[in-house]
Amino acid sequence: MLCVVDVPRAIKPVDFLEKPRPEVAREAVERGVSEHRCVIIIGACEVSYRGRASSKLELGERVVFIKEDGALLVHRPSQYSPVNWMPPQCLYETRTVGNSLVIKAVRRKPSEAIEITFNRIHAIATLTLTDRGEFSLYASEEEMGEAIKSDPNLIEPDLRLTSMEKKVEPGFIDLYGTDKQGRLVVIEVKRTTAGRRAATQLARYVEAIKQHTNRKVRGILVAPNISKETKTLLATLNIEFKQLSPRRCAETLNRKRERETLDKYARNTKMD
Amino acid sequence: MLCVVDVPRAIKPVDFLEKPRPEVAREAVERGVSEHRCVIIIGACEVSYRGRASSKLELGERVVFIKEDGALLVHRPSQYSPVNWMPPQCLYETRTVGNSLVIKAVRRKPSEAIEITFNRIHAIATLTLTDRGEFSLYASEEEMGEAIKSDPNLIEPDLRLTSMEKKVEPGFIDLYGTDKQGRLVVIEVKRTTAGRRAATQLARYVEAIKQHTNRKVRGILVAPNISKETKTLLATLNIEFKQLSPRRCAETLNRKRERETLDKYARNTKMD
DNA sequence: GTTTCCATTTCGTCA
DNA sequence: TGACGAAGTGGAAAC
Repeated sequence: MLCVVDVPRAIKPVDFLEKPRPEVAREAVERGVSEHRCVIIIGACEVSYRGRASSKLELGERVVFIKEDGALLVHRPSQYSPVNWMPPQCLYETRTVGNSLVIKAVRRKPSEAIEITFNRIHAIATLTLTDRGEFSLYASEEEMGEAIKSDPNLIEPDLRLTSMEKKVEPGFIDLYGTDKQGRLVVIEVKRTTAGRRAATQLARYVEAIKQHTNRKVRGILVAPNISKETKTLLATLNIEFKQLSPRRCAETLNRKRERETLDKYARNTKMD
Repeated sequence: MLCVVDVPRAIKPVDFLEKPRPEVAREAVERGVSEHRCVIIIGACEVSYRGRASSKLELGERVVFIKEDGALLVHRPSQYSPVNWMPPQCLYETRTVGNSLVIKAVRRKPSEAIEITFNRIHAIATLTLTDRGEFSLYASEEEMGEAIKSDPNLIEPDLRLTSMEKKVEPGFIDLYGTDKQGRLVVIEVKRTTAGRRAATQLARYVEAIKQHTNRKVRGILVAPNISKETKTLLATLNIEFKQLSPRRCAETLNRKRERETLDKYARNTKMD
């Protein structure tokens, strides 16, 4: 029987070299890259790039960051953007020329190459980073519902929503309203790609509403996108689809909150 | 008499802290930021952002890079783009909570804020970088001159240039030649928007040439573009403007170099 | 794969 | 300072 134990890793998370000689630096970079570790080089360098464009960066002190996947960033001491870079999956080649370390990275399709020449290296850090953390951007499903309620134009013009907030099924936020032509509108929101489940759920709900009214009832499925099969299903069920991303909703909410803050401030100053 | 000596700077280019305790780390970040130095923090952190959008990044090991101007980057071990960031000019606030270091950065207009919580810090590097190197995308001023010499059609048809390369003023490359109608042509090249200086400089040069010849002399200012006031000045000085971008020049040079490489290859294979 | 469109776009230039 | 457009745009989704 195989026994798996949690062995502490032999490699330190951060290996730091201060003022390494060129050959030592070269070896550190070469090893770091081949072992798919992150390598950060701090020093004075020149950079030339040739590929989708051409560029030349004169001598200066910068931070060069090579990532596990081969992505490369050359950062100056200021500004958000790297002055030079290479996308992930590029190939590396290092050499020393006199007292300098030369790092060359190339990529095919599109063909491009960068060459960085360090004539002085302050430090090199080689990192072993473990990052499995999930990154979630923008709004939750609930926040999407809030955003639509606060600005129904996200769905269509002249739509008026009544805040009912009744949940038909856990995890789905439903909105009711009336459109420009006075038809009832039932909306179901999904934060990710809408699947069959969401479509049939909404269809059942539309049918239920129709039992209690003589007015026309529209069903609108709102989601950042939709699978092809669900799309055909929607056509069969006579339900509409409205594309809307959590990001867009978050923007709307943020604007709304900003307005509210401003209003509050205005009221407060007025009261003084 | 004042005596200037080359004093080694008191601040080391790289200050490195390995596994600093939270309070030590906090102080290092606080000082680095207030002294407008670059600060790189390597460790395990969570990140939340609220502003133009909202986001949440779960625990994981990352590199956080704060630049001299306050720009902040949170980089995961892979990918080109930072997972979170803040633009330059944002304000910082640090604190320790239990064994964690919290870094908060805020900005107005648009209102946004990021909060990074490190529950483990592998290392902090504080950097003092000097970077005055010029970055030129596409062709340099000199290369623009080369491109024009190799293909005068970039300026106008039937222009013939004699390679004189005499510099009138540092940073300006001048080209001389003869146009279709036998007039002398004096060209001044600027890599960026042409200003008043370039115009008057060229005008003086044209006048100087006129002293030594009976032929008509044209002055052409070559630049990617020109300010409105400089344009009116050019009219007064009777100098022409030819729009030409470093990009176009770089493309011309690249094609030329490609041709040369192909020719060389053709010759070599022929000799085999 | 290629194309299209969005972005916490960033970054410059100009009015 | 705000508006407009380009970018070695990058990145995701659609086709």
